[in-house]
Amino acid sequence: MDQDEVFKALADPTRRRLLDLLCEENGQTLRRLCEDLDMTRQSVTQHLGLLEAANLVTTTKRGREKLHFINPVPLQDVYERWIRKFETQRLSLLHDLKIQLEKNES
Amino acid sequence: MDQDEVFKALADPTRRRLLDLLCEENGQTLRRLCEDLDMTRQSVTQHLGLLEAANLVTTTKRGREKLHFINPVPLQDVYERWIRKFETQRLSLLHDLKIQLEKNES
DNA sequence: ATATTATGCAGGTAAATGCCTGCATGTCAA
DNA sequence: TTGACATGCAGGCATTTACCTGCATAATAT
Repeated sequence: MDQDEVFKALADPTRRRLLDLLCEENGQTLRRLCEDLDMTRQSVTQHLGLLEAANLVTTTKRGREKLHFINPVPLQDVYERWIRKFETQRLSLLHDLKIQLEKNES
Repeated sequence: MDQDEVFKALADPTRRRLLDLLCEENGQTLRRLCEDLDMTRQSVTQHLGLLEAANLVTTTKRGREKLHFINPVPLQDVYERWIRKFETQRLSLLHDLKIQLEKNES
């Protein structure tokens, strides 16, 4: 599980949009997802490819269609590694900031 | 508060490293941060600039030095908007996935 | 069988990114 | 005051990125 790929995948607004769309309705086809995104199908394919590489999306084929499903696990991992870490220190970090800003005013 | 800038800022490993360094010791100078990063001071400045633009880092000048402080608030916002959303649906999303994978095996 | 539909794959391009070098400015200390 | 130190600013360059067009392949429907 490569955190870097997850962050890279989340860095693009189109890809975050795709995750949102899949969250509204999981298991959509490529064509279906394209309808909500103002760009060519090929571009959407590339974005979905990155999401899949980051393991944020899993796919299955149903006949000639490709279904896309969200995998929420990597997001959870990001939370554990990144958000929680700063969350637990949130108050002390904000305290450092406050002290410094007060020094500046004086 | 622009979520896009926050995600873009987090997308680079060097910038995540900088946040980690500041988490270990808040309020470090530019020169100090450079010692732990194998690149020129100017490059580090650029990275810190993006972190500052995303409001993840706040700076103050102390004489000729520039001090850097983490601001944990944007990370919290990202959590609220992105992680929690998928977390609450985590089980049902994984359920969708499981069902689909089972269909494929048969 | 053939037309239609859904997707895959291979370049091509303009802009963004991440790194660098070189020089300028401002602050401290001897 | 002058040399050393900390940072700022401008520009250049190679790579990556996010789009696109054009064509190929595979599955369904008539």
